[in-house]
Amino acid sequence: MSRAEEREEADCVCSVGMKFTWDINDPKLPQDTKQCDSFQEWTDGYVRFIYSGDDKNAQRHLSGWAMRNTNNHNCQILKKSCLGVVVCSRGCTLPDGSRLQLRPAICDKARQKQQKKLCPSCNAPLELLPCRGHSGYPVTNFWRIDGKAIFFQAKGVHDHPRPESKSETEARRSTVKRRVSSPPFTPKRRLLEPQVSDITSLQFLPALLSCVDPSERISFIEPNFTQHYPSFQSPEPYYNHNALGEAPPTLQKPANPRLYMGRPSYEFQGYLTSPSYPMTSDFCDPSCPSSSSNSSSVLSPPPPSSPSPRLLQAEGTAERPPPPMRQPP
DNA sequence: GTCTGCGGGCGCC
DNA sequence: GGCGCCCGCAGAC
Repeated sequence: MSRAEEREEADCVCSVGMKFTWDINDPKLPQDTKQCDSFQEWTDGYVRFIYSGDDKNAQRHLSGWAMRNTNNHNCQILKKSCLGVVVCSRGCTLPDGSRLQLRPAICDKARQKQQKKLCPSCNAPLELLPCRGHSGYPVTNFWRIDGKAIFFQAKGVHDHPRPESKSETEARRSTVKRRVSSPPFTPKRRLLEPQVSDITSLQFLPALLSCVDPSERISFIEPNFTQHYPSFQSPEPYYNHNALGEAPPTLQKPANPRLYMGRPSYEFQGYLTSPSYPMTSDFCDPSCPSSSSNSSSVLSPPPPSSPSPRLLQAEGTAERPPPPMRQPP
């Protein structure tokens, strides 16, 4: 058995979807799925999941990544492609040492509007860092409802930092909206007495505050702050490729020689070591494939012995021509 | 205003 | 034909 096969077999233990051999395009999908995977918000790599048809998140085709609908001319399969992440074009560092990583707006108009804004930290223009994790193209997610199960398949490894999750974006929006619509209160008292129950969350406040306009920051600190931002209570590592996914097949056998070139203008290490996404040792536990309600158990950094494609790029081992450059809008 | 899903259409391979 | 992508539309929030 080859190493790739051994690894794939080991990975298969981690999710119900990976226990079966299927592809989203298969005419017939596995039917005898007694078990289902718990919903994974931050899927990454070439992974498959089978969710319960009752799973609300799966029904809504949710993802932590900013995924936009892509027409694949197949009404049976919903296809979504990753928009990447919005970062500061200057790559500045926020007061807490982290980097600005905003969630790109899904709507094209809203995204263009978003990109016209300036970095709240250094006033440099914001820049959309596109995803090119799937053979030079954006990572794609496929959703398909079949029987009582919802089949999910992801293709590609995100080659950019995680954006703010959807729930975080919505929470921030609602907070801002609430402040605008509600009567004024005593901002000084709020700032001085944040009343955050989990004091460890305070370390993320500078980064969060810098993501909003100064005029919006006052209301950002709330007593229920950690409820709005659960992921900040248990920060997950950004870099967790292939915790349970297959090894990207195109890495061993690139379909396109233009692929897998790192972005020279970005220092990945800065993202990898960002305090917002500290590395953990919370690897996938093969003994509990689908019982975990915490997605971070699946989204773990790869073991040191198996550097990910991105790390290989960062180490300069990828001697590949640059990916196809897309025309700016 | 924004998100989401859908579908037409185009270009590339 | 498959795929990626752009665009517009409609419904929902």
